[in-house]
Amino acid sequence: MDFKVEATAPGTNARAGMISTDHGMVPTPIFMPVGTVGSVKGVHFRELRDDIDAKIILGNTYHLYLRPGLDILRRAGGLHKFNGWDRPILTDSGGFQVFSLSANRKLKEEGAYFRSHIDGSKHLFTPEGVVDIERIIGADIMMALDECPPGTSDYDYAKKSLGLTMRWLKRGWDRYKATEGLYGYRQAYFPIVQGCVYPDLRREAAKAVADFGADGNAIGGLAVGEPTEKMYEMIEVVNDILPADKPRYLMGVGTPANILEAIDRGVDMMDCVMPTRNGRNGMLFTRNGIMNMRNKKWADDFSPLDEGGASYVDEVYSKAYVRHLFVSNELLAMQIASIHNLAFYLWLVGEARRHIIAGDFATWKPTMVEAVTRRL
RNA sequence: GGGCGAAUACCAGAGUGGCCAAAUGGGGCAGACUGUAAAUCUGCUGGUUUAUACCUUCGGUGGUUCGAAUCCAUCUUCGCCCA
Repeated sequence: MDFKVEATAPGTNARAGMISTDHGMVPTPIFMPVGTVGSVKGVHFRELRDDIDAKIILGNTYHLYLRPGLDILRRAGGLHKFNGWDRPILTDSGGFQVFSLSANRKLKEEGAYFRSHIDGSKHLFTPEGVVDIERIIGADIMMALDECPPGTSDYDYAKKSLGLTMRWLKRGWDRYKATEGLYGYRQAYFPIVQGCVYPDLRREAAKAVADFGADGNAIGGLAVGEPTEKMYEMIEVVNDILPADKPRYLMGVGTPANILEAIDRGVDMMDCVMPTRNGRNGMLFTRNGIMNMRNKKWADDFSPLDEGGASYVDEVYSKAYVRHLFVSNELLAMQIASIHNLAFYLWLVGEARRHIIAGDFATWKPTMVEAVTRRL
């Protein structure tokens, strides 16, 4: 995998670049739709590729390992062959499940013991084992196994947790270096900076991560309960240290405003379930603000869903109709909302890229942040 | 014409003397959701309100009782059965 910075925006740390993988190019900054179990919920790949024009999507190691399982994935020839998505894929390691399934796991030096959320069975995720699984899945970018501690963790816990994550990183990296992809194309391995909201821990982690010289580096453990301002501060602290000639991936973030602020601070890649999950729950993000489509006020608003919006659904369907679909619990409502939100997110990062290259990102961003934060 | 049964909040439907402004479900109205255990979850849903407070409610009217959605009488409407 290669990365080239093409432009930087004066007065900010924002940059536009290009990632090239064996499954294609990814212009940055980029938003990556989440496809946990190998599907971006409610969205056909045809829509994802041709309408939304997603450049890269996520898969999840933990979920795919449990189902369909490694045997099926290997026999399919990897996830690309299995699900038919021929553009790049990034797999999360299961580190986030260490956080979100905290009731069902136990952390030990050797790895994370999980209880399957599907059938309760016991499993061990080690840093090495996760690399092996990600080799089988065949992701273009594989994430290291980390511990994602809650944003409210105290300093002592954060420090202890970071130690474990860094030891795991070394082990995962060694396995990565000692193995090769199974399907004839290259796979990158991204380390993850942790350290909660503590600048010295973040700095220490960023330095250690940078020393691996990986193809790209990630910032994890943010947007997990800490104040938003702390998140921005941590991004600044970390990006000050992470190498500028490698892509920086802010994991799991976020709202449209979060994304713009992260780009402003030198982040190149982001992912989040928000456009799809919140979309399924009736929330639409637009360049004019946020709409809750279940609200009564849309009942007789026959104007286009989002006039001039980035997706064909924005013109084809009216607000009143989409509200009706949500209130009626129709599957189509969730599909429309997911397509709209993802198209908007991709449009947003595309615009950011355009303004970075044009050189006026610094003035464009604040007005856009204000606009996308409004409640309609 | 006769007999039996039923009428409860937006709907359906519990409740059969005080712990009832009244269970539960649906519907309605809002909110939440950030590397997806989420087509999920939470709150409100008679009125005035800060309220563990007061007021008005359980088909209508009139009673019994310290106290009635609950008991009695009667009227109205609906359902079923017999002619």
